[in-house]
Amino acid sequence: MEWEERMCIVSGSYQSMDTKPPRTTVELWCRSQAGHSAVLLVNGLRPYFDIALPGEPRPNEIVNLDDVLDIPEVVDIDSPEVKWTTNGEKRHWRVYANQPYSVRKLRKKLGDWVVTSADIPFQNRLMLDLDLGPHISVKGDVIWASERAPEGAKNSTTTDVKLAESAIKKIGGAGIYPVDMIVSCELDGLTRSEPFQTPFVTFSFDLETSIATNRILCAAAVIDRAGDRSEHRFRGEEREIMEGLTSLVREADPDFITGYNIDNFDLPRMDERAEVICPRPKYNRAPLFGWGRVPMNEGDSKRIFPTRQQNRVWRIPGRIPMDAWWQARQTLRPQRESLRYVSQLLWPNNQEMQKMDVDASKMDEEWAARPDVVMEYCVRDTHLPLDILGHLKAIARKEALASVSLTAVETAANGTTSQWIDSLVMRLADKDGIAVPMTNAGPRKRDQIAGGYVHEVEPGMEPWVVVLDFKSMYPSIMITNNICSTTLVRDGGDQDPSHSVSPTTGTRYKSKDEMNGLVPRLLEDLMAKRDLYKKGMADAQASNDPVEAFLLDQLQYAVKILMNSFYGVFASSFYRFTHPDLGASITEWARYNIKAIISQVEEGGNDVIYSDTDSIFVKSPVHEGAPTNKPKDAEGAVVWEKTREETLEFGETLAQMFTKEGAELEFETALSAFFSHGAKKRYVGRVVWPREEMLIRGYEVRRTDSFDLLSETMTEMFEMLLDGDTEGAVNMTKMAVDEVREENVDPSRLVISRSCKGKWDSKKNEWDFKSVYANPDGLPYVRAAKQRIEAGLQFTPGMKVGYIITEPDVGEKKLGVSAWLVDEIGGKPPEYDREYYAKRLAKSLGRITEAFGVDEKELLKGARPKGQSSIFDF
DNA sequence: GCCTCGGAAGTC
DNA sequence: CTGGGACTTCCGAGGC
Repeated sequence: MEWEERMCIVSGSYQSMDTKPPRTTVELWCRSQAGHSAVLLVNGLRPYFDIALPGEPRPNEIVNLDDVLDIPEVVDIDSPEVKWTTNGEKRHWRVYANQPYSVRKLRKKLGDWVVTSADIPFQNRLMLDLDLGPHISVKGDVIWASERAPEGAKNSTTTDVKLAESAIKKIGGAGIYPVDMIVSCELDGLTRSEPFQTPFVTFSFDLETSIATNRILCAAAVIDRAGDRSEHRFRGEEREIMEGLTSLVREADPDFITGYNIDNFDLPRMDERAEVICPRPKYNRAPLFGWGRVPMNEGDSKRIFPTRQQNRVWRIPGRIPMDAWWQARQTLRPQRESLRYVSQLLWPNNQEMQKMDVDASKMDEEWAARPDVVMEYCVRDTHLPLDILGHLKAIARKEALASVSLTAVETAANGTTSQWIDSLVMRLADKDGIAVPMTNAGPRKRDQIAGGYVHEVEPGMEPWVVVLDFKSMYPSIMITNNICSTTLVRDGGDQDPSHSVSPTTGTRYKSKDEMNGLVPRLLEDLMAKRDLYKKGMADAQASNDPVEAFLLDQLQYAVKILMNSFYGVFASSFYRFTHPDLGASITEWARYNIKAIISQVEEGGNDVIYSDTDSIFVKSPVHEGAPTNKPKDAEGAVVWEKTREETLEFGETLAQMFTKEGAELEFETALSAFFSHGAKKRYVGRVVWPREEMLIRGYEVRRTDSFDLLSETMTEMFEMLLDGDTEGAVNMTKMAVDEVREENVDPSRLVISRSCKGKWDSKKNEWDFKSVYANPDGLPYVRAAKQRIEAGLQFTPGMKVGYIITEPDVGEKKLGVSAWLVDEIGGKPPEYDREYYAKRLAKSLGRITEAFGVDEKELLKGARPKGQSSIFDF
């Protein structure tokens, strides 16, 4: 049954058939634009890599390849093609291997040869060679169609399972995959298509487990099928619960698997319990935890189970695990990370979502006393991860990133920056005849690269300031100076005057005419693409097409993310197309450019008050006596508006003056007032253009290890300072000191939170902090983590742990620490150490007030003389 | 009580 | 298997 449809590649793998000749079938798990799931079994691609003679080019040497051909895993060798290498242009022979898994072995057997293009996963090879992105048009034959398959695909497709199975195995598939349809394709049946938004299916689940025995007490799952949700509850014998979850996964066939903290809790627990219930043989655990998108009866049991390499992300063949905790942490940077806290942060007005009616630290008792309540609590906690992913647009963003980097969605979601960049760089390298070296496996240590330039900042207030910054600074530098491993003039290279020479170390790069670098070309492309997407978004908004506008916004954002990843990969020591000089050159030029602009601005008679890497803050030359806050009277308002206009004009002028080809300086914001206490990376400003808001950088307000009272007081202080009310700011702060001293502060506003590492010691069956920290008990957050664990709550390495500082025990020098568990199990909050918090407030805020002569000690005195009670106390 | 140092976390 | 550097703050320990 011939079939044609647009699909999105979720992930890929391959199957080997050791026939004669050997065959390899690529499996692509897809979701179609119409919402069906499919496995494409693609035939026709053979595994290969390239080999060349070591050292300098020897174009005339006669090469005997018999030894290579004699290796049993080698199937064939092509006639040579000339490819560019760092040693010059050399002949490369394409060697075909019997199977992809032989390539590693062959690399070793080919000791003296230089082996290239030899560490590329076979499914990626397919995407590279056919120039596919995640969104493809598919033409093929439907071999198997399940109930949910589109009607058209079911016609004249066999319903005989045995018949279908043998047909699938014949073309290299593993059997009946748990998908809507199985499609057989040839290479010419796949072409790249325009990006679209795929109606993915997501499975969210949550386990409630016994603290005493680790046994699973109950579980819940919610399936989200393009917005339609269905709930599923599981209770009873542990085995039944796990079987229920597993058959639901296989029946609903989701692309994404989510939940809150599934990476570190639910998935490992499923794994562990499956082993307890069914120690051996491992394959018998498939009905319990066989979540892989592969046939249940698949002979090799490896693929059917979710797996995790040491401390890495989980892999579930054909599906994408996506932990809502991790997504929330990365995009929101919440001060605390419990599900309760995060949902409160996102939906402060929705009481239903935050209702906490179960004490998770006493799960066994709760389960015994009121299982129905626990069950509903569990169900709610499977909805929330879906709500969180939806709110963060996490899935749409991964899909957009996949579309821009031309990878499967799984690579965008769970891969590394180097994999995204590989996908683009290798396509271009293959097209241009550039050999693709292996990823560097060598030592990681290397001399550090000097970073960006940070300008000294004077303490105090500065009225009317414009902020300008370079648009995509590092990518622009790479483009303008043609920085690339293919253009780098290596030792002993000639000194052509056309070369681009880095300002301090004198690293040379070939001119664009001589060789247009791979990476600069890619970046140029991406920049143009981003502008196009941005324009398309504006057009879509204008023509009232929010769906298209959303897609284009995701795409332009993905391009930004991708472009910014380039520098990091090229400054690293492991990437295949890198050299230590590349990263150093980029920052060198950056420092040179920004310093040059600073001195030119200053020569022009204007003051540069601050600068960090790609931005400069310049004092606006407004007229004498210009107001720094918006006057209330009409006359004052006119003056204010005039000052603002002057400043905007100044910003525009500067931007134009210093923008040149390949280095666009953008006028970013105008401030009516700027304040810093004199430390780099710490400042606050009142933005008057393009929006009106307060801009705070670096200060405690922005830090997740601050506490609410400090953040709030500091924000209020900044508001007053920027209004010019220094006296009011000091008084307000002193009052805050009084309040904390008199114990009038809600302890939830004093929670300090820091992330804590740790290792699970499976021998001792306990958490180990000693191997991670030299003196774990000296660190408050480790002590808090221990209390948390003691209380029966979850702990996962790297999680943020909240705590309150309490008065130290008698004779104890160390700070008293009490873990903050109120979010999770309720109960009475601990009593805080009043002097500690008063001191910390005074210290942090005193650093700021010191800029106008009021120090920490002064703040610590408070507003009222000691002994006098609060105004609320009669 | 003051100072310095190292370890650690966080931000830009 | 794997982005980087500069800079700031906080805490605890140890010396005087």
